[in-house]
Amino acid sequence: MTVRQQPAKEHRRTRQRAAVDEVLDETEDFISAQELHSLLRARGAGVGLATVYRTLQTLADDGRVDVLRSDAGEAVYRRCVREEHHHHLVCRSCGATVEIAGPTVERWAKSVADQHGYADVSHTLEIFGTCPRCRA
Amino acid sequence: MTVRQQPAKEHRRTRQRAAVDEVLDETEDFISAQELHSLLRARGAGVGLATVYRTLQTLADDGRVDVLRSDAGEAVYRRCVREEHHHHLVCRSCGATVEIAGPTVERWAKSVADQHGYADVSHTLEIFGTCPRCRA
DNA sequence: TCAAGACTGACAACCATTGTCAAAACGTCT
DNA sequence: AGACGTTTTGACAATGGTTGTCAGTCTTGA
Ligand SMILES: [Zn+2]
Ligand SMILES: [Zn+2]
Ligand SMILES: [Zn+2]
Ligand SMILES: [Zn+2]
Repeated sequence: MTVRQQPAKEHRRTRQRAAVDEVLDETEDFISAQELHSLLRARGAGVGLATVYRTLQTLADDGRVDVLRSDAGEAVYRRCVREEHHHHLVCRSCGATVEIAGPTVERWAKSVADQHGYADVSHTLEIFGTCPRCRA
Repeated sequence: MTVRQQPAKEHRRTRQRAAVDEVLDETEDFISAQELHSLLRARGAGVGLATVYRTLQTLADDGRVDVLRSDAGEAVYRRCVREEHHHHLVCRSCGATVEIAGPTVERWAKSVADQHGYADVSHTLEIFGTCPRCRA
């Protein structure tokens, strides 16, 4: 049988999605749906809030953007350079993000889960700190 | 799990706090404030929802319970056996939790942060999967 | 061009969490 | 025990992020 990594669903190209895409491409830091919505409105290319949420949701599902939760529990999104699985080193005060790959950690997580009989394993790993620039 | 060390403040002993404490002691899995509230109500020892939230918040601040966010973004709490810093292997469907220590990961996180000049480092790391019992 | 159906957006609905504040409970001192 | 200053409680309102609704609009492939 043919195995396909991503069922690559067809999505229609619309002005709204292009607009969201553009903002994501220009934004280095993690951004919330609400912030993205405001940016779009300010920029003239208005897009409905629900649409922003749906678009980000879809992008996340397709693995085209990374999602994590801010301290406030709000979902924040970011278009990363790496396509493959990775993690982040995020500045607590300015949001500056460094993409991190940790093969060792990946193996460790998998092995720990296996040891306890847990299947369908996933994990979250983020590192927070204060970046050089934010330290005067 | 983010590490936190705060000077333990004095708190009055009340029936409500004792009830919450009791449930936490009897519960192995991560539990949400809402679930805890329902449990208390079902058990007869009713406690106001706001009080449950406040109590859990306080316990978390004092480092007496661990907090993390479920897939739905809901905060879930657990009284862990280990006092020291650790992580969790959590069942996505029933919440069954295994406490994990990963010295290697800790060092790795620190070194990665150092390499990029990030100071005051902390990290979050949780592993999710489906436990043996939930796979029938 | 045309129809099928995917997409959009204004708005309502949801729901976890927090704010409010008067009444009740605590701990302490007499 | 009784009084008293402080903390805690809880019913309810309010907040705020996120999702649901659904009629109208836009894409796409034929
Ligand atoms: Zn990323
Ligand atoms: Zn910074
Ligand atoms: Zn724990
Ligand atoms: Zn399970």
